[in-house]
Amino acid sequence: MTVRVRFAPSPTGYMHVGNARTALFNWLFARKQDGTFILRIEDTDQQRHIEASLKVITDGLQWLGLDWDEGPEVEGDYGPYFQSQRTEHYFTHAQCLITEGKAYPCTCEIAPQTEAPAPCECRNQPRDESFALESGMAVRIINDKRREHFDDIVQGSLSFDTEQFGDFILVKSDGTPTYNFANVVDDHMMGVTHVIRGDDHVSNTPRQLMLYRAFEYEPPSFAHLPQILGPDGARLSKRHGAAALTDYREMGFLPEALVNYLALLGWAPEGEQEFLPLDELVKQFELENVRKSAGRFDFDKLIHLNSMYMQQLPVSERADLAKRALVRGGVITENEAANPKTQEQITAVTEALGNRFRYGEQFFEFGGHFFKTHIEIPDELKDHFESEDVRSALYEAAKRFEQLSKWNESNIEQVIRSSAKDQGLKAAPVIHAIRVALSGDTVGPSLFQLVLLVGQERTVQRIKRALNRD
RNA sequence: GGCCCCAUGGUCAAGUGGUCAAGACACCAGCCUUUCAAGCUGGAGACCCGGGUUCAAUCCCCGGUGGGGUCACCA
Repeated sequence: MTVRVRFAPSPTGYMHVGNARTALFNWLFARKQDGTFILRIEDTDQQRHIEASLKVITDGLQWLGLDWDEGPEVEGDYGPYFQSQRTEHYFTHAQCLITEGKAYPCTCEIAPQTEAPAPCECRNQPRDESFALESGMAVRIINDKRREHFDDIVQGSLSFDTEQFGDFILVKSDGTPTYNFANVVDDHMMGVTHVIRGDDHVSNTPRQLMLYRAFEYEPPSFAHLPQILGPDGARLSKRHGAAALTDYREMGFLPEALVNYLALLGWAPEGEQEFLPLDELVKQFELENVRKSAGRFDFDKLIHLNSMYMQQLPVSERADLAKRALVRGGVITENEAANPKTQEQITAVTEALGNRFRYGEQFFEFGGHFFKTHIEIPDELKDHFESEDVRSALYEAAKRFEQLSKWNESNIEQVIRSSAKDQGLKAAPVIHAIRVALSGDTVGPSLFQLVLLVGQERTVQRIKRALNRD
């Protein structure tokens, strides 16, 4: 039997990274098993902004490089792939359970939030084959109170008492199916063989098992993935370290790196190599090797992986990331970004930065000052300009820079070294001072490159300003 | 609170009834260097607690503690 899995998000308008990882694991499993990856939209409830919300999902998957074999846009033989378009199926399934005496229509008011909705009078009304479900009637299961047991691929053997669920609702009185009901109907009709989802669904599983039993359907295998927690152990959210997939995109992370990182969170390869691009993940992925316990999101490790992927990228693509960060951070405008001279400058700085530039947003840290008209020198760095010798050397260097006819790295180096030497100084203190004067920072690329990129005019100007300022 | 689940360094994460308990990120030191990063070398750092079972438990069993999930006419 060929494997069929599905990713079934509800269109809420954003995609949580936890959901992204669920999609990833489904996808990896499907590709590894040479199976089918289905995208199904669970939109029984929210009808608003469905189109925009759908786009968030499809864009997210595409960005990560996860293609789906069946679902919106590609279609397939088991459609439609929107639950909102499958109401007839839910209806007939509900009808069928009622006539078989496994469920019943109910018009009672059930007090919200009562535990285990208790059976009501409606349960005992006889229905024959001619019974027709009407609107205004909710449908509830006849819970025969048993123990449901299943072997979860990652969580192991699990067992529940079904009494706690009561005669839970299958179809709401407005005619829409509840999550558990729609899920079972769809998963069965779509031939889903493995349900891989977040472990917040484990307690839904026994309810679904009850339904499979009622329908006399063979249930699929289940694999419940552990949660992703924020860096502090709290639930991953905006406040606790960026929850939305788009946040990571905007921070300038590469999808390849995020995918690699996410795969490593909750799963480990057999070998020691952790740099695993998508195709390598497909080869190595095993559901059986997924951990049971939740893991915390570690930004440092993501950044590290991102840096590794960055280093494989041509400068042009890294420069592009840099450009987006600059625009997003308001350092330059869209218009300026489109200017070929600016582009050139960004590329040159990107190149000079080399592997210091580890993810998009970090470009500010090391590269921002190249694009600002004024730079601030923090007070704690001003002691670089205290020594009279250094001041003289800087002054001299500025003068020589001004007169330099050819602005290239070796001339720049020569100016700096000779200015220092003429003052009886080693090059280092002068170099450090110039770095601070030009960038307001003590770290960055090779100083001679830095000077080169800052440019003749601005270099002279910034050195003079630094000397006057304190 | 009921039900279900989980527990190896700061984080991710291998692993075993007898091991010097892998590896990665982060951290610290040295080398390199004009700084930083990278690279190389070295270092510190873990089996939640208490009972059993056993010649021997990080590993098996029970209890505790801690953490998480879930308890809807949401998905």
